[in-house]
Amino acid sequence: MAIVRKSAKREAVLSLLRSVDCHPTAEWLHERLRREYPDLSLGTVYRNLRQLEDEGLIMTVGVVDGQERFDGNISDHAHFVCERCGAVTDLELKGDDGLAARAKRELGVRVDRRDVKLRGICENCLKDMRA
Amino acid sequence: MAIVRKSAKREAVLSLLRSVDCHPTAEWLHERLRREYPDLSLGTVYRNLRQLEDEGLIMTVGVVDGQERFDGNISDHAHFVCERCGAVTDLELKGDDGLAARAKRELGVRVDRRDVKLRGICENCLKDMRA
DNA sequence: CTCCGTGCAAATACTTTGCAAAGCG
DNA sequence: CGCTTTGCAAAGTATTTGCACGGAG
Repeated sequence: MAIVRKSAKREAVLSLLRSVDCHPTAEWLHERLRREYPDLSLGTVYRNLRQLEDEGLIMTVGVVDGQERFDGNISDHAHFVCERCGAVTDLELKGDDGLAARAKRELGVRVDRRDVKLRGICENCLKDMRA
Repeated sequence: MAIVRKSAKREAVLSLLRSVDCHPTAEWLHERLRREYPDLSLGTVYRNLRQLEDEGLIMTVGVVDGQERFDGNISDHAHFVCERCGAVTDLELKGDDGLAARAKRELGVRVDRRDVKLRGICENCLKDMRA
């Protein structure tokens, strides 16, 4: 693996990602970080996100409405995704349901992580829909 | 919602999707269906997949390695995704872990479906990696 | 002085869409 | 006949990559 140097911009990506709970897209991070780094390019944000992900410092939530969403919280937790507005909310995941163990036993696979998402309509959108 | 007519090509997409367990991409379906429908276009496959999804007859597994994967089995089940070769395998999901109920209670959301994926290395890839 | 990090722009690659023709009912 | 479906090709869009230069160690 290539050596990783410290870089102000990469640290800024990581720290911003850790400080928000909105599970941003690369573009959102780019626009937000431009305030502090006006010359920051979108390509660099993408490169740094991939690198941080490879290092295991961040994770991706998956693609929502065509754009990948990132998460600075790498603990084992679930997500709720609103199908109307795209909002992503963390959800605690208590205990182990034994699914991974069963997969290993039944399929002979090695499980590295689980990814649990609930999809539906968030509180705000429910209100909007009634209005 | 627009009226939906019967169409041989759309039915072929649905029936092929239901008959395989490999969770194909649009491209895979297109190549496979070309045997029977040489003039079938990729655009039509995409359009029909979206429409079948809207009708609730199929579901998507999400994007794996940049391509969306589809599933003709719409029962509530989990997936194992191999991070090395991209293979997707069904996994039975027993019972309800109460997560949806908790999301409703804690977040005030409406949950329509859950999406559980395990990621890791499949049996074949584990063998390859040892060799 | 050696590599890594970055801006910029071009390239990729998947998916969607517009349009006119064809076809079902 | 009216409205859906389709082929074709073009457009769209998120993400990746090549390259040359600036910068950290």
